[in-house]
Amino acid sequence: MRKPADQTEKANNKLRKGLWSPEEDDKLMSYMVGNGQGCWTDIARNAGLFRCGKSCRLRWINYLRPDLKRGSFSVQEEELIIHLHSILGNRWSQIASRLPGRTDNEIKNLWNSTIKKRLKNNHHMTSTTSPNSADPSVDIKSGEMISFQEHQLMSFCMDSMSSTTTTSSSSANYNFDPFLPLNNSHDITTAPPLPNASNCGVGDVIFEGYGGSEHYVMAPENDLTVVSSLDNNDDPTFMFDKKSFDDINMINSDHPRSIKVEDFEFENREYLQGGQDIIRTGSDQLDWEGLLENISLTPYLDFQIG
DNA sequence: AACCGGGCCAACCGCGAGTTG
DNA sequence: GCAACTCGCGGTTGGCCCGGT
Repeated sequence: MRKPADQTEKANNKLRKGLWSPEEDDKLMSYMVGNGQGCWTDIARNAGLFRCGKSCRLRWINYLRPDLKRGSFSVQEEELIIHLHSILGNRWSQIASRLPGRTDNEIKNLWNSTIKKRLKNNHHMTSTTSPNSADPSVDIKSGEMISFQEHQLMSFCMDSMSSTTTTSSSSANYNFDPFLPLNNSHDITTAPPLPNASNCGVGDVIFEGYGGSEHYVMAPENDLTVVSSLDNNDDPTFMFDKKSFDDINMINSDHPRSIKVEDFEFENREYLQGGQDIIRTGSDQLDWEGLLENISLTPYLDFQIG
């Protein structure tokens, strides 16, 4: 905690810093309830607070907001954070928007203090204890198998720790389903076969899901073309058609290197129920905000704000 | 009981983007 | 077009808490 703000500063008409007093909280809260949001500089002044608008905004968002959820994170929330972080990187506000009642600061703190270290430890253990480290589909953690997906998730998380973006690692010849709900029941025996590395050069894009997969290779012009369809799903209850993807492309229409999809279908509902296939395009990066806004594929946690 | 170190978390800082005059 | 201002975001800091020694 920071030192409480110096009371003498108020007399000196200086802006206060440091911890908020209950009186300040009351002032801000009652002002916000009565007047709603506006210019934070005005709010700070009109509420009689000797704080900068920025400080007021932060206090409101991270502490006073009535829809905040209190208490520690549930396992479900933590899993979702890991999940979303693997997709979005350090875009805490984006992640927070998917966890009702949680703030970006809260999530960021959780990640930096807890999850990151946990993943790091797991990664270290798996990299040092696995006799089959050459085979990413098989991993041993404390004497037990971990799922194929979990392995990839950890690796992916480790990647994203050093980068705020989800740009492609050229060494990755396969991708996991980032939106697929974490579920340890996934067994490596049910995971699809890894694509032949010889088919996948740098910049390759692979859409892949459990129970069915199609491979797409990113052409030098960043066009997306179907290379092969390994197998078909028995229950093609959901079609992800060209238009859907064109909608996504529209989001990126001003992006000079946006993805272009000529024609393809998804035939596996699990792709999209579980979530969105990751799309990696060499140095390209999708407009994830737009993507997430336009397709509600990411699982939301539906909390009761208590 | 005192000390120490790591974890936790509130809050600050700096920067970029957007808006306004 | 430009400067000033505001907002929002991610990174970082630093003080309290708590368990271990």
